[in-house]
Amino acid sequence: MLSNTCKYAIRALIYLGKFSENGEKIGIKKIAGDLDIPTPFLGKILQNLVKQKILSSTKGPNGGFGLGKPAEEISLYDIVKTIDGEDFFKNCLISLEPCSTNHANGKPCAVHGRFSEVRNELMEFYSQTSIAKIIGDMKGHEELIKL
Amino acid sequence: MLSNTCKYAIRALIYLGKFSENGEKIGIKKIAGDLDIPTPFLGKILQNLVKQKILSSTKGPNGGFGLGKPAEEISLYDIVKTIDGEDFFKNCLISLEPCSTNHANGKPCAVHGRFSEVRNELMEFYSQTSIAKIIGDMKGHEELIKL
DNA sequence: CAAAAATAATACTAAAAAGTATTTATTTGA
DNA sequence: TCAAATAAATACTTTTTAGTATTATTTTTG
Repeated sequence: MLSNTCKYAIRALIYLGKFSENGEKIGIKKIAGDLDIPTPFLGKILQNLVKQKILSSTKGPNGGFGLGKPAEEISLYDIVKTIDGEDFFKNCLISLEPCSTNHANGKPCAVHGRFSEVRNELMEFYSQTSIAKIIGDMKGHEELIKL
Repeated sequence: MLSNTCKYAIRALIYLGKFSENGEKIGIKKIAGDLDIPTPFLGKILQNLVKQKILSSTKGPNGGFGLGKPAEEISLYDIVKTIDGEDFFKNCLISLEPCSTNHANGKPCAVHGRFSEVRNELMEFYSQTSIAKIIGDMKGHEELIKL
């Protein structure tokens, strides 16, 4: 499962993709208030995303946060990789150590084969799902969908 | 991702399914040593599984742990549910609160629809994969597979 | 029946994740 | 140019997860 930090990040990115039109910034208090996330905690998270160029930010009056690149180019995979690390996708299901696919370097675990199909679908889901697609899904059902 | 506790539990169950023939018990020191898990920590975990009747145990000399039911009847789903809780499967991907499927009671989140397919496959995987099947997969490749 | 071998139970410590508080730096606009 | 508004940085606290240590209980066997 995703960490709280990561969930907050994804929701903030969807929010920004949806409400920050052409480069205009939204202040962290508004974002945190609307999404019901502790403000300073969200601050820390977004600062991290700014460093990774996924977000951009400006200080001072009328400052705030906005997407750092087109919403089409931000996938859930990018976000999870940045926050929870690539291990989230690569870790072995039942062991603390990584699990190799082939027997040459290291052994796979006992469920490696069975799990790999689902893992591939997961990877597919995370890398194919962009902020833009998510926002597209919401079009027309805004008030029916939880943010 | 599964908790360490849960990973340890799964590996111990595979181990017991594989090495404890017809009801004979294996001591916790041997299990923990072979699987490289801290002994007292594994003890706590296995005691929990005994309470849930997934394992059985006997004290005293020649005592130890063994499966509490046929390996065919123990699925990964059962184990994860017992250790990490059913929330592991039901939780919303991007929110801390649960996420309803229909709009009648509560709103689904913005990725609910897209994620539900993968989630179903995950559920399928966890509930269809039994300890018996995993052991079956290992047959003939024991020394090539990590436990 | 006593001693030894094992699990069971309980209480404690350490590390990581989540969250809070405070201070600093930057930008804008009056 | 100064004050206000904002993000950035840093340090701290709380909660949860992971792991350790100790003691009690049960069972077998000499």
